[in-house]
Amino acid sequence: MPIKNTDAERVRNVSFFRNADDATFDTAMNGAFLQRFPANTTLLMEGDSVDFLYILLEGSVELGAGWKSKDTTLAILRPVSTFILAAVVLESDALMSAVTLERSEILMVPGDSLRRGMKENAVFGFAVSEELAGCYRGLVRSIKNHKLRDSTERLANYLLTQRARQGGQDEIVLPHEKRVLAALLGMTPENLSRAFSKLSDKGVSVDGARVAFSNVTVLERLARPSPLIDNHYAQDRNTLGKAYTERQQGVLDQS
Amino acid sequence: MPIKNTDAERVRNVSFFRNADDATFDTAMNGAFLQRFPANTTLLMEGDSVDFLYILLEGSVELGAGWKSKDTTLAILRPVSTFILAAVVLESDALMSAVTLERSEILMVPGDSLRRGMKENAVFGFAVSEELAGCYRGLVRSIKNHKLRDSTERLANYLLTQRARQGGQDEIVLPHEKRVLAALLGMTPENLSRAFSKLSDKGVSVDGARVAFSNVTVLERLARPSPLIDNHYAQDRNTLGKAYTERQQGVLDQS
DNA sequence: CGTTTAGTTGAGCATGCTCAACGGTCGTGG
DNA sequence: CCACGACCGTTGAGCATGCTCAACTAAACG
Repeated sequence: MPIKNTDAERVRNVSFFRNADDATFDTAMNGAFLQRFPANTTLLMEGDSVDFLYILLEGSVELGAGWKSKDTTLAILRPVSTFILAAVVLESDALMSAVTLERSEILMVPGDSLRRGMKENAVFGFAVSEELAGCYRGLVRSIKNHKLRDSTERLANYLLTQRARQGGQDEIVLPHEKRVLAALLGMTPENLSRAFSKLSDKGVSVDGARVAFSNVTVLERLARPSPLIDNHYAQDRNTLGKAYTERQQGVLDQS
Repeated sequence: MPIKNTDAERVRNVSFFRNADDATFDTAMNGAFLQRFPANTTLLMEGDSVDFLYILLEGSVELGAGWKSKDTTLAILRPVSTFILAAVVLESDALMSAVTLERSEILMVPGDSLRRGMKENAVFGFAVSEELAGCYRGLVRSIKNHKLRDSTERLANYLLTQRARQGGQDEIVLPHEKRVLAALLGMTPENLSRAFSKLSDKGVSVDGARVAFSNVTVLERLARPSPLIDNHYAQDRNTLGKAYTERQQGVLDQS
């Protein structure tokens, strides 16, 4: 599928393409194409060689990994997010698998083109470095979240982050199925249920995908959100932390 | 302390400086200086603003993080490693604290200089991107290691990695105190002890810092090392995965 | 109207942590 | 030179967080 003008416009407004000049944009996007995938499509398996940078424009994608018959979710991505950028820069194999969770629309940019753009234009290359650095810091936040907090604390902070992002009202709508949310928070669906019940003490009530807060103060006392762990602007949109370097927070669209 | 020629030589042979031309090297290193720190010196606390890129030339450094009176180790670095590169690129605050474990020698490169070098020379900027991408992938490996393996499996794989790096003999010397090793592997010292005992079944015997293997095959059957998790060339030197992008494996010095 | 799937709840279990005690080693000071 | 103290490492007992397995409900879909 060729790239329509409207799509090109969307991509330009994204991430490291935003400030690129036209010539560099053309170089980096040379050979890029847009593709739609149904739900539950494997885009990439661990160990596959990576020829394209993926940019998720619609839908959602799970990044995961396995070993010895175990599997784990590393991130859930929502538009607009790039993924496997690091493998593209290093021309190496994927360390994570990528599977669509819903019907998704993905822009595929040839790795060669991206690397050429980076090597020809230092300003563009720097913007990619910023994106990579943002990904890195997102991973660090994710590790801290998992190593320093128990499952209830992770859920509480997730809810507060969602609340902030959905406008600070006293009711939010969970953007994922609960099973997906459980994977995102690093627990089983059973334990997510139990974590929600524990939070009923703190004024959290759940009805399907709707979550209401009757006492945010006491919830915050449990959650103790920290700017060194939680990224209230970009966290969930891309739990790997990718999506938008930290200085580009303001322009996020809604998850 | 000014930079001696011998030190400059060491730095040039490192990481993204290796292929930089002289002019770019001078730009990126402008204002850099070498500093020695005693053991247990805090170089950086979480939340501090980051003005320098740190390059560890001698000694060792622990990167950690805390929340609500809990603390955790994120990585142990050994020479030659850069750290907090991502924060430097984004001009943002540190997400991890850094503390010397031994007397250490560290090159401090002003962030301004590094960023200027990146923006003026695309090839240099690309090399920094490669370094960042290597860091990112190291973190991904680390997360997979922790989420997919239990503590005994992590130890078994650590031992096999050390063995490979120390020449494949049937005896190795642990490069860290056991308490440090425990932190590195994400467990308590008590559980490291127990993990070692569990591995005596698999032909692993310990005497102080010396570890001997009498049956590597059966140990490997338990450990199941994977190139998608373990980096037999760079892993321990820098558990955050940083240290040398994956294409620069061959030139690692010994840990 | 049956079947499937998401979610919840309970019981039991496992991995890993805390706390405490103990042994060995090393360095210091009497 | 020996005695003491500090610290590393080990071992045991008990506990907590989170997982597995199973049963059950409710809603969605044919």
